[in-house]
Amino acid sequence: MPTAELPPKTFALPDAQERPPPKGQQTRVAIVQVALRLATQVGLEGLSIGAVAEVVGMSKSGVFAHFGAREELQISVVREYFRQFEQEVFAPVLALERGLPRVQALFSNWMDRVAREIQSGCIFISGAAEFDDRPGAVRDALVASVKTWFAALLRAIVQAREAGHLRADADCQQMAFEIHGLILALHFEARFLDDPGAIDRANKGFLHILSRHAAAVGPPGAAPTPPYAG
Amino acid sequence: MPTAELPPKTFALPDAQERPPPKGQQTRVAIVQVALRLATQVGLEGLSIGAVAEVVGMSKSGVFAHFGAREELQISVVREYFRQFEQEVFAPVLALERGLPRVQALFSNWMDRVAREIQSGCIFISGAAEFDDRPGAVRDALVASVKTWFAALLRAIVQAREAGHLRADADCQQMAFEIHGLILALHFEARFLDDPGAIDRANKGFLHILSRHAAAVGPPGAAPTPPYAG
DNA sequence: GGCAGAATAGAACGGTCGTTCTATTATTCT
DNA sequence: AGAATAATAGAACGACCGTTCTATTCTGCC
Repeated sequence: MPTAELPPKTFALPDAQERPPPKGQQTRVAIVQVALRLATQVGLEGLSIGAVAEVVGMSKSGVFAHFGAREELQISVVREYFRQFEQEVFAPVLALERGLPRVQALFSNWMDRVAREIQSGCIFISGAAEFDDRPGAVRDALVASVKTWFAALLRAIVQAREAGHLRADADCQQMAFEIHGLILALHFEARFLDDPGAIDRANKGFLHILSRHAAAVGPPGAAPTPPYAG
Repeated sequence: MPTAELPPKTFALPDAQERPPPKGQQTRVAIVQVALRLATQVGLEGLSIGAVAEVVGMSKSGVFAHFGAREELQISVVREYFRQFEQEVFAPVLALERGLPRVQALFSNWMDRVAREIQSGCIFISGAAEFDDRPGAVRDALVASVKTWFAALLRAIVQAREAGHLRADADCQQMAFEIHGLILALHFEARFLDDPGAIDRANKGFLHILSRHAAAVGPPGAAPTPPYAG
């Protein structure tokens, strides 16, 4: 099962028939959607119930009642962000064959998302900075999401090695680490330093990583063309 | 008297005789020192005058009077952080010869500092996440500091190429970008995900970058031994 | 030593925050 | 339709925030 175990299906209780969801859950989803958008701008810590309420057109206490605590709203935002991330970056690559194609698609999708987030902001990155020193349920939710995603990335790389697309002695954790660094540097230099050239450098860096670990000659099995050439 | 002991003569105005600095500047320096320590834990946005005042043993208004605005305190913290960073990471390498030795020492010093900051936190990284979407004087101070440091790093790399220690076609900006990514990934995975193996991976990644760009054969001038071997 | 001015304390203001409580309205189920 | 229940509004509380104002204490200079 490539689908990693993630925070359980956010909503959609098991007893859900085809009956429309009750009003409460509808507005709850709308609130989380708004809160997610706000959190990408001001961070999870900067997220305030009053601001969310104003955007959704409700009273503060009305919004509050859906979560019981601000922390629960923050956690819901983290889970929703992870859900969108998974759906956009990870889910599509399952249609591709295992090995390098999946790894490349994973990186490409990740790049596309981060490039878009140069405007909006990434909750995993800002959240890591905000909560790296602050224990609690929000940090736990963030760590769990990020670890799940990293495990999926690592698994795809390992599969590429097993498929003979990478050197047999390739250090997959090292590759994942360096790829992660490229994404972080892209986010930092493009979003904070406003350097548009960072996108090209991240792509170029990925090719460097691939070319170092790609199988030098055709693997024993079916050998695709060197993928880092195009 | 709440004046704490600190590195003497931090600023040392040009007209400064050997007369001791006035009381005001002494406590001001002590305040910034405390504020810096706090900011590495709670971030520049989380920095509050009341918390600083309590630690230094002063009243809120007493602290406030030294800066006139919280923003000025934040900027002072950024500048002090940059000063320490420069002194610890950059200044020592000037004693070394230009070229790869400087680049390696720069990275080594940077790594040492970030490794120590796994416990305390890095203001450049957390500040970038906090202020990447918030214009203002604090962001300007952060950007100026980071750009200054990056320019110094890039200069060292270019000098290494000019000295023949790197391939003539080495893309120095690309190298700086990838090195930055390693540092960011280290900070992220060690501090947020609590993965101690990240230090080794960052060092290994640096060797990868060097080995890709290092001059393949002895340079025309004096050719040192391949520096990435040790 | 005494005086001008800097340094600091303390109280207070207006603001925002998360949260609680109560009352009212809307929805859902029989 | 009507009863049971969920959803929401509104006001209020206490805490903390940055900032201002005024009064007091201390420092540096003659």
